[in-house]
Order: sequence, then C-alpha cells, then structure tokens
Amino acid sequence: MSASGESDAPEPRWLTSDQLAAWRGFVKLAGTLPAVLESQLQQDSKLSFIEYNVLAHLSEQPERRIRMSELAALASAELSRMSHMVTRLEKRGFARREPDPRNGRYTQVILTDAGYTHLAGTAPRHAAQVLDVFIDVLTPDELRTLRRISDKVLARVEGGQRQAEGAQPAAVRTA
Amino acid sequence: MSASGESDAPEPRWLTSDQLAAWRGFVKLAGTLPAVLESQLQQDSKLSFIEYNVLAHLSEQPERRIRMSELAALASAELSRMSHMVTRLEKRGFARREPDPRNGRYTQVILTDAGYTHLAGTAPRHAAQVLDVFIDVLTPDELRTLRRISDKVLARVEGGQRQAEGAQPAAVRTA
DNA sequence: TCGCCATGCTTGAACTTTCAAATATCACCG
DNA sequence: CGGTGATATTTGAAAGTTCAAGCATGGCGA
Repeated sequence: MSASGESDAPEPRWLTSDQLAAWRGFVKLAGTLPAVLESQLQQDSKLSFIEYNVLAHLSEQPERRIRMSELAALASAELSRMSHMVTRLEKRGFARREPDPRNGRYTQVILTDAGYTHLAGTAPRHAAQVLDVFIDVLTPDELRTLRRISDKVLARVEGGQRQAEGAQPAAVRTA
Repeated sequence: MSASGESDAPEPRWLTSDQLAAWRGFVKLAGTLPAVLESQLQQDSKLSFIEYNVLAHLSEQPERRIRMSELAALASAELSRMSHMVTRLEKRGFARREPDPRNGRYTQVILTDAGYTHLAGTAPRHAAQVLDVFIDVLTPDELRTLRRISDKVLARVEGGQRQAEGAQPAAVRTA
C-alpha cells in the first residue's frame, strides 16, 4: 500500500541537505584533486594520473610484474582500458607484456627499467604535491576517518550487493 | 647545505604508511564510486556521471540557466570539455545555448523542459543508489568529517597556492 | 582426444576528452 | 570612432576511453 496515486512507485527517499552537502563535496573533490595532480604530472613527465598510479603499482609488485586484470583492479580501470594503456606504455618503453607461462590466457605486465627510472624521476615531486595539497591540510584523525570511510564504501560497493530501487519523480530532487 | 651528495635536490619527503593508506583509499574510492553510479545512470538514462551532475546543477539555477564557465566550474570540468558536452546535450534536446544579452562574450546554458523531465526521471534511482552505497554506509559523524575534509582540501587547491618542490630519487617511493 | 564452453585478453570502431588554434565580443586608448 | 589587447567560448584534430565483437587458451565431459 503505497501512499502515492500512481501505480507502484516506491515513494523515493532523498538525501537530507547535510547528506547532500557531504556527497557534493566528495564529488567535487574526486573531480578536482586528480586533475590538479595530473596537471603537474603531465608537465613533469607526460604521465596521466592513472598512468602514474599504474607504474607505481607495478613498481611495488614482486618481480615488478603482475597480471593484466589484477593491475586493472588495482588501478580501478576496466580491462580494455588497461590493455590499451599498456600498449601505449609499451610504445614509450615503460612496460612490456609477457604471457604467463603457467596459464597462456594470462598476460603479465612488466615494468621496464626505463619505466622504473621514469617513475622514480617524478615520484618526489608528486609525493610533495600530495603532501602539500592533501595530507598536510588534514589532521591525523581526519586521515584515519577518511580511510575508514573509503574502506566501508568500497566494501559495500565491491562486496555483494543488496538491492536497487527506481521510481517516478514528483518534485525536482536530483541527488 | 643539503645532506645529499648530488647538487641541490631538496631531500624528498615521503608519505608515512598511514598517510599513504589514506591517500590510496581516497584515490580508489574516487575512481570506483563514480564508475559504479555511472553504470546505473547509463542503463537508466544514457547519461554519464558528469552529464547527470551538469543537468542537476542546471536544474538548481534561478532560471535553469547559467554561464558556460560557471557550469564548468560547478562540474569541475574544463571549459572546452563543457562546450563539447553542451553541444551533445543540445543534440539530445536536453539543453540549449543563448548568448548573454548583457555581455555577448558569455554563453548561457539553459536546461530545456525535456532535459528537466529526463533528469527527473532518473533522479530517484540515482539518489537511492547514492544513499545505498554511500550515505547509509557511513555515520553522521563520518559524513561531517568528510565534508570538512573536502572543504579544507578544496580551499587549499582552489585558493592561492604556496609552492611546489622537485628532485631526484634514490629509492623506490612513489607517493 | 575431440569438441565445446568458459575465461582472459585484445582489437577496431564509436564516442569523449584534451590540446592548440581560431573566433568573437568587449574595453580602452589614442 | 578605429585599433589593440584581453576575455570567453568554440572548433578541429589528436589522444584516450568505452563498447561490442573477436581470438586464444584451457578445462572438462563424452
């Protein structure tokens, strides 16, 4: 028994204004910060934000190598995007591919020495900027909370889902 | 008098492991959440995450209209990107352009009725998903802290800058 | 061991974003 | 007024991303 006149629209629930402010703040931050950092990366080393992260993750792997799809997961990128990206990194000499001997379906992506050197060349400036615009602006407690937030939301998103809703509007609410 | 042997590299400072974990968490969240929401938006209404946000911001403006560059700023997008995007929204009938009568250099972007209707049609499902994967997972206190974090970092990034550093590496640190 | 399906990755084409240059309007100075 | 430079936006081409197929390998039952 829904309260509305039309058929069966689950009477949409909206964000309170505090919730909306928090959400909008996150969206703006998520859109702005990577762009700011990327702008420096681009100047210093012709790397996009995600390319930097890919090289960084690669450099931390045991043999500086990892499976294509794991790399994609680490970088929150789709497989196809990662594949194209690795092709470009290969052309620049920063990475190479090798089929996994254990299972020929897998592709290993390997960070070359040139890739490592290139990464190492930008890392200090990048780290300095992350400290400058992000870390140093926040208190240790805020950083802890942020980490907890990320963990919880990512767990919700990546772990098993629950539901999804849907309905018709009546007013102008948008998020 | 720097401590290093080479010329004048400012002895890079790195993130502690807690700081790095917080930063990585944010990066992952910023890469993942919009993608998850976009996937639903795409199915429901063929809108990208940023297009949804553009329509939402437009719908909140006084006459449902706003200057191109202000819209770009609200959506954290570059001007050129916004211009192309508005062109596509125009083709779909969701927005239109009009030169500002006060100053012919300005372009006003206007949300059409069709655009408004389209937005209103997806908003409930989108809001439901934001509540489901983000808001409801967090405590009010975490949301408050997150908002404070966004405000501080955005202020740092958008307000006047201070410096920027740069140097050579010695070990493998990346962020 | 052959056939068939599932899995993992790649590929090409369509679409979007970025970058640099072009255009347009305005402000201001002679 | 007419020229000059600054501001706001648009445009086209290059670069990157997404989408839908395509290819290759491996696992498994007959």
